[in-house]
Amino acid sequence: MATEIPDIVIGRLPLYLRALTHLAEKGQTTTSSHELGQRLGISSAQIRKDLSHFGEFGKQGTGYHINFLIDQLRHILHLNLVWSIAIVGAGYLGHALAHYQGFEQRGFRVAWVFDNDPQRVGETVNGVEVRHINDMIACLREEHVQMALLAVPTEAAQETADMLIEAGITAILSYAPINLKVPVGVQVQYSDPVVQMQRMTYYLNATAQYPET
Amino acid sequence: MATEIPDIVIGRLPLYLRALTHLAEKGQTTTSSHELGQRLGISSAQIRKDLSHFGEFGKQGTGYHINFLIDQLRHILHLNLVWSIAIVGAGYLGHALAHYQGFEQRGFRVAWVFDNDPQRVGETVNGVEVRHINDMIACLREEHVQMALLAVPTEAAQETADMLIEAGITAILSYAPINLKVPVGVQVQYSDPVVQMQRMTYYLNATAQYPET
DNA sequence: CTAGAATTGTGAAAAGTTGCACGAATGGTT
DNA sequence: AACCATTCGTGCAACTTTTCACAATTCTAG
Ligand SMILES: NC(=O)c1ccc[n+]([C@@H]2O[C@H](COP(=O)([O-])OP(=O)(O)OC[C@H]3O[C@@H](n4cnc5c(N)ncnc54)[C@H](O)[C@@H]3O)[C@@H](O)[C@H]2O)c1
Ligand SMILES: NC(=O)c1ccc[n+]([C@@H]2O[C@H](COP(=O)([O-])OP(=O)(O)OC[C@H]3O[C@@H](n4cnc5c(N)ncnc54)[C@H](O)[C@@H]3O)[C@@H](O)[C@H]2O)c1
Repeated sequence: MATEIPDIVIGRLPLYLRALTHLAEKGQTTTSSHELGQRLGISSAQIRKDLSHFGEFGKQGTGYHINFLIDQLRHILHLNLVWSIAIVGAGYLGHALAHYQGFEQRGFRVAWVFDNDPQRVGETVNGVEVRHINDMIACLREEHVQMALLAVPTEAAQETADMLIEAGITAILSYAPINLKVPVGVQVQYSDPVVQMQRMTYYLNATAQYPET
Repeated sequence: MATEIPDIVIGRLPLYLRALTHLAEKGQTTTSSHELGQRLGISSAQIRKDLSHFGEFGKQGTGYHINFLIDQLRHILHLNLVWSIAIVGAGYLGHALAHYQGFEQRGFRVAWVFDNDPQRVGETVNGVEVRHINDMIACLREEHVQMALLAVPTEAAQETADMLIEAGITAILSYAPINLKVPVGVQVQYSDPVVQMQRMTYYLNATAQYPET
């Protein structure tokens, strides 16, 4: 039970948390592994087994108390505090991210926005002033910021990631469609819509779109 | 070899394609499973085994001819045509997506943008006119559009997905942080930055951010 | 032409993940 | 109190995915 917990299990916890929060908002107070599994398209056994890595949170016959389980998951995922994050690149995507309303309730706060375009620097995005990229390392170091969202053009992604690492960042969510080289100890997650779309076209029928050809 | 190919293998092909395209743009003409694996953080054996599901694309001693392999992957993933896609929701995220420059070169074309806000309808986003959501089903049906990006508020996501399905859409990339209920045969991919961020906080040190507390 | 280095494709082994099925506990109902 | 319907946590079996390791092939260079 105290052994290393598989990454794949950790990866599902935020989904459980999201679904539980949704149920709580609807006023529900308890749920079962079966109900949760149905909503998520995951087997109930898997949910029970995943949770059992961390303790015994449920009650036979009853299931799980939603608020209690939410608290436990928040604690496990280190979401019992609010993480300050930086957004790098204040273009279309950077603006969208800075305006995203989902961060606050889920454990994150956009504390910094950086760009290298003098036109953009000084502008305020959703209450946060855009700072120049040259100040980035100093700002993030001082505040011990650990996580950044990378939304700069592809060509600038690697060098910007290098700067982030120099600034002490250890978790990056990158939107640039390239694989970053980072030292061990730095986590990277990627978000590339085209990769997800291309995963789906494999299963689509290519002739349906142009029926006459 | 003609058996069902695992989803997990299909999921890696777009990453191979992306890395190969990157190499091709740098002027390189051949590569090896080893080099590709290094860049992607994947073992060379895995790359060879994945590709071997579809044929023998390499040459012993030499490796893979990049352009040839790109062609093969495009063909496998049905990217030898351009897929017309619809964006639903022309808010911050919808705008960012509509302006994304990575679609054209990688097999997709933003053909439609829909919103329900009369203020937004009629506006032009990156050359595409925003249409009213009430026209959506008719438009998409007529043009046999198969894929949509869903960027409406969370509360509207399920009903909008239902409309998309009624319109004949069979592949959805949803940015709303909820699990959609869809009939079998409809593919859904999700993109929720917070889920990815919460995956990373598990491994972060919660005391580092506020060293004095 | 030959030797040696590089690299593929793949069967078999190892490692990792999921699903099954059941004892044990709980709460509601008669 | 006895019974029944639920539901958890978990050992074990089944399945999936990754890695290993090697014969076969190709290219280069002497
Ligand atoms: N727009 C989307 O929906 C979308 C979707 C997926 C991925 N992406 C990726 O996200 C990234 C940004 O996309 P975008 O549409 O916002 O582009 P954009 O051009 O609108 O924005 C990029 C911003 O980064 C700034 N910038 C450029 N170089 C910089 C540097 N060295 N340091 C700091 N800032 C710098 C620019 O001034 C600009 O404001 C790109 O890599 C793109 O491929 C975008
Ligand atoms: N902004 C981000 O970076 C971001 C990131 C991840 C996820 N998301 C999610 O993406 C979605 C959109 O986010 P956003 O920031 O663009 O929000 P937004 O409010 O800026 O945009 C939403 C748009 O959808 C339109 N809309 C509302 N109801 C509609 C309906 N029934 N049919 C059609 N259009 C409708 C609105 O008029 C608006 O233009 C949300 O679910 C959000 O949680 C946003």
